Amino acid sequence: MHGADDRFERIQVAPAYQQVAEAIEREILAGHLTPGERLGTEADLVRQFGVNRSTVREGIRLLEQSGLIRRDQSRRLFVSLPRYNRLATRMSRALVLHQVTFRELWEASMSLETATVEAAAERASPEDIAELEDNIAKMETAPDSQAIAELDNDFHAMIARISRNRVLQLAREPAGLLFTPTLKIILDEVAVAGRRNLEAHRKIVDACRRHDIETARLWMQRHITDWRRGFEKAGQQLDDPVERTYVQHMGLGGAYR
Amino acid sequence: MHGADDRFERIQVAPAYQQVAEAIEREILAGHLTPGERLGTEADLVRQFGVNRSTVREGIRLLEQSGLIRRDQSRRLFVSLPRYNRLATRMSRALVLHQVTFRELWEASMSLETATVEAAAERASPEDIAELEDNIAKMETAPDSQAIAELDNDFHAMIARISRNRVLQLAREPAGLLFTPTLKIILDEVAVAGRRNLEAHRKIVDACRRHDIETARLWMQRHITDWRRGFEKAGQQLDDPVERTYVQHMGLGGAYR
DNA sequence: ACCAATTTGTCCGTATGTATG
DNA sequence: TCATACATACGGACAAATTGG
Repeated sequence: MHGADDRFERIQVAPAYQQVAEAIEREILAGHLTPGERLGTEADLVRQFGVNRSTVREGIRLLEQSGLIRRDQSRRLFVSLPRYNRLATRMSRALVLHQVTFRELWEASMSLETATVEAAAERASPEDIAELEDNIAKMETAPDSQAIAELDNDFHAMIARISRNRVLQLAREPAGLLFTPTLKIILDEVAVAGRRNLEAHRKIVDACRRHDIETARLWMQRHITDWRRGFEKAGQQLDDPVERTYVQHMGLGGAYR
Repeated sequence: MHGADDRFERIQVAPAYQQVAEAIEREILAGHLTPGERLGTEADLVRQFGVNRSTVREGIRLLEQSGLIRRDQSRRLFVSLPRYNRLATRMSRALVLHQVTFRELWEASMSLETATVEAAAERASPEDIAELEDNIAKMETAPDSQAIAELDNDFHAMIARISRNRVLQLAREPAGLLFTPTLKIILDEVAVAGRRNLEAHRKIVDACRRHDIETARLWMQRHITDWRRGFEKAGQQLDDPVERTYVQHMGLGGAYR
């Protein structure tokens, strides 16, 4: 015990490895280090920061994981733009760990995908349409439900890219990733699902070609509603949390590379 | 040069520290390690993996940054749920580094905030309404534009929480974070902005209380449109990329702690 | 195509500060 | 209060991979 009230807050000293990471991150965010630029060698950083190499390496791991720095094939460090699919993967995993339900997923996707397709319908170029048609052609001849589910995911990612809105693109990706495994199940269980899926994709591409925003949105809504119907027909419960098995299935690829 | 085409891909051997991180992450995602559970000590992990302490520590840093494990006040390791605001902060920074424009931000927010408020209007409880009104009361007596901007951010985050949809909640957060600094500028430059902002918040809360989804959406649309008008009146360009200064201003707090 | 220098990945041992019982 | 356990940090070392002459 002490006689008087505490006058001072305790001084927080961040560990050295965190300070290393923060210092480098500040330089990147301030624009003094730009993506593509080489960071020094570990020995350089040891000299500049005046700490041990192990400490520098621990700091580097933090930044490496966050995607702000990477190593090229020669393992040298360079500044990098965090990649969307990495961020999206992390978010998907977080959503699973938080046990979000399929209903939440569906509700959010209904908004995100319709907003995305509206922007895409407005801005789609002939080249964009050609890519979408190529995706549809591949889906028509896809060998199995797994391939179809992956092509469906690609389709929606393309729409997002065509929207020319990277905020929407990033926002829809996590939910999109979690849909793919369920679509495979639906395709296996519900006979008409594949046909309806393809029809919706065709109508969406048609609408995008004509820059018909209303129709594009309408068919996207139907498309997302179809998913829900198929999900329930396949015997799944909308209020169940997204299962861990889905994210395991996604694997760890790209998470640390 | 070699005489024949390469027949084999080069064998990739992931560094030991990555393998450590992946192994622990797999256990977490598989549910064998659950949030709150203690991880062993570093010495334990050294024994189990058969690698050096330094190697284990580097692996731990990767997971620590991703939010899957944390340390308590005694610095012991335990499994943790990745926190939304950490993920959102990372995404905001990525958006800034990718130089997204305010137009992208605005367009995405128009969809995300309206979808969120619709769900919130449907599900708001009396307690939720009380919280929102408390936020409005604080905003009425806020001392400066900085405080108002932060309260505005809180308001939208509350709406997202009330929506009971964590996918939407996570999706809207990154864009929301980037709005706050601009709102301060708008409040400083445009006289009517503060009044219109408050009015919109009041109408939104009223609509939520009555579970009037249509009106809630309408006023959210006006609210977001107002931001755009104010932004342009304040002399800002909608097609400019979000500036680094905004994210610097956000600081690094929470990124590593 | 070979060689020397550089750099990373990994390991070992040790010292120090702090939290816990 | 004291002892123990543990994380942080340091210094030094060596092998493998990569670079650049």
